Amino acid sequence: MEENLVIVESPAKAKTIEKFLGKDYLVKSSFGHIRDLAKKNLGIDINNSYKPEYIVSPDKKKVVDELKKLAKGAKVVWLASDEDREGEAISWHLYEVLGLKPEKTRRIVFHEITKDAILNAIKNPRFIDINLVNAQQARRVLDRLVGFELSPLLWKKIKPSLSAGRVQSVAVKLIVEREREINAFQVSSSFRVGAHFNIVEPKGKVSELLAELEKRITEVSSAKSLLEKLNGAEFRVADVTKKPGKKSPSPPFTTSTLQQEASRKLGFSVAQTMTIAQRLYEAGKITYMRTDSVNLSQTAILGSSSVIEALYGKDYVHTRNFVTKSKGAQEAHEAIRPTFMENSSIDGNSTEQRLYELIWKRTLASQMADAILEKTNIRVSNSNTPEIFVATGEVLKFDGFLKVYMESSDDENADEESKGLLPPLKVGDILDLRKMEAAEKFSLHPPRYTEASLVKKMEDLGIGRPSTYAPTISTIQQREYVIKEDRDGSTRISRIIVLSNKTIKESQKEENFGFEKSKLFPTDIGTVVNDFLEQYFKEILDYNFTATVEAEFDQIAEGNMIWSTMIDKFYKPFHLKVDDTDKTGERSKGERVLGTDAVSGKPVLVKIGRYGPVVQIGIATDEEKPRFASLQKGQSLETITMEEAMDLFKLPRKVGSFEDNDVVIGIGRFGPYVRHLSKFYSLKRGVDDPMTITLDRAIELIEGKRSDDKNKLIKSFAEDPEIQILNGRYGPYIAVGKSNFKIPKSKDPASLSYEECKAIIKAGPTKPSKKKK
DNA sequence: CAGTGAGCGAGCTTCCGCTTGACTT
Repeated sequence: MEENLVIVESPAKAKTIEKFLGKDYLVKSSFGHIRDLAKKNLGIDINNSYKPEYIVSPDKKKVVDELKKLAKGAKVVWLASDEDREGEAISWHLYEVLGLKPEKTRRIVFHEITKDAILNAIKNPRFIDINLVNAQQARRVLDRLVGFELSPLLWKKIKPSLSAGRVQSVAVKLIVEREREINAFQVSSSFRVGAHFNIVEPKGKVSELLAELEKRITEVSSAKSLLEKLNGAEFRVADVTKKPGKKSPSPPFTTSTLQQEASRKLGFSVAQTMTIAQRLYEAGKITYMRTDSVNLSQTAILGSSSVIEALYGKDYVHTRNFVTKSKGAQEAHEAIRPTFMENSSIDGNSTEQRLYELIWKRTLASQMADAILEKTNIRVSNSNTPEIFVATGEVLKFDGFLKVYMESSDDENADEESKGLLPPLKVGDILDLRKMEAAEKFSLHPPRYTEASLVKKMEDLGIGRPSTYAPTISTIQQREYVIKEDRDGSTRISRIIVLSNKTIKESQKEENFGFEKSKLFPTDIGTVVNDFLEQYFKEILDYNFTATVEAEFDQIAEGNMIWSTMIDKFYKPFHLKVDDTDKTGERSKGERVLGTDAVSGKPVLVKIGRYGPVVQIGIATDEEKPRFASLQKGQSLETITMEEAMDLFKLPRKVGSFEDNDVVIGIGRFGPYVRHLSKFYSLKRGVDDPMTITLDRAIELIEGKRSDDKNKLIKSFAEDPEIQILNGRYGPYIAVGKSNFKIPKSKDPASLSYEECKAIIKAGPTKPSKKKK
């Protein structure tokens, strides 16, 4: 029996620490929290100072039993959970549940998993900080009260199974408000005028200088008249300035910045990033992936600088200590970094390798020298007007950290002027105008959130924690408050005026805009829930609510406030409001009247119906049933027009008949379709319009699908008609009834024999072909 | 899997933060 039992939160951490501590220490993990508030009722005794009722979670029973046994036999139990509010509470729960005695219990903490840090922690034990534990209990109880009182209200007033909470409801609000800003956005346009000059350098090299008119012009007429005035003007370099500049590397990754960069650079969802990072962590490749700290251990800094020196030389080394500045950071861990800086790459699948390399580069770059730039500014005047054209250039004098890593920007519309080296010009040089172009540019609405940019925003507001960013993003999508999807853009006309060869020509260009890729959109139910909460519980949705209660949790942690008093102050008025809303609040359906149907004279309205958002003509009475039509993907209660609503009643429509059967066009769950003989054929996205499609085109789609289906069958067998080799979306596969089997890459699908197929079926795992919901 | 659109009303849903598997695709 070991003398010492050390308990940490994560099993991977336990494994590492055990190596540092040697044979007298047994290191075990609690796998996070071991107990939580009971789920039935509130799990809180409201009338008894909010006394929490804690229950060991069913999936933790085994761990707790084992720890109990080990603790009994140990001389000293070392509680080594993280040094933050939650970690302190975990230690306290362990202390309580394991029935530990104060004299044989030590509380230790460390912020980095290095031998020195651990040994130092063992030398400096303390006892559990009950104030910090109480701050956690207050946090836990508050979240339960908010979540478990608001959610049932939503079930009653909107629809069952909905949820609300301090964190998720604010995340939804951000999306809803952004969408409204976008809807209210007024597009404006202005003309940017660019002058292209031919430059012949002293050695005969020919290049071009692009200079832009300093101001923007709003009217076409003014743009045109400016070009007319400048026709034949003499252009002259009025000023050349050079300014030094520098760029510094970003700090190493935290959970939030890793999620953002993995999304921008690798296209990963936040959940995907966390799953991959977890695997890297468990394999000992990186440090802990749920952190809000940008701090690096001394070991990591030294490791980085020796790698940098070996790869790029001493000039590239510039070690730094970054300071965490995000709101509410608790800094129990290091930044996310490679365990061994000398490994620039690792074994593993391609996503693991790419994420690792991203982390390696970011960490390395954070300890590298600034990049040194020289910015050049050339101002060009002209003989006919006082207008000034400006060219800017940027030359990298020393690349520094840029050799390794450049952070990406969320702003996809950022001007990608490739600022390079400008030709050598001096004041007074006369320039030869090749062409001048005034192009109409449109203003851009605020960008929709991606999963990752929403995480960034939440972190900025201090809402949520590294361990909850990904789950929260999933929850609001699971509740269908928010949907992540692509949306088609549209086209608009941009006007262009060109001056070349002394003549001015006007033309137009069609440009695409508004295409969205993997963006978060509010659903109608999300919007209705948000508006309901905003109406009755404004203070909870306030962006500062978390910050305000966090300040009070800090007071509790400092011992300056009693936690139950803090909760009582919040709960009394909150609960009254819940009761009041329950009694007097109306059912919320997001109803909106669009107008009156010209044919029947009945009112036309939209609302959330039993199966989702609908348009309704007429009001239900005893004699009469209203007509209904579901809203389509991309339409919303808030923005649908009367005309669009009425169009929904035009489908499904018969366009004619084919092979003596009706051909019907409609819109279903998977988009617009042609129906013929109870079979469905999808319309081509972006090509066919269900309102205008002709019979001929519909027949073409039917026949196209029929021939595709014929090609789908690669081979069938006389021995067993159930078994078929088919061509699917992901390549050839074997189908047996409803189960599918993968064909090994080494085999040629077309030449598989019946016996070989049988073998594959026998070996392969049977998967049910589709999950039914 | 693509027609539905009510209220006799069982029993259930739900929060945030710590962790990792056991499950599918």
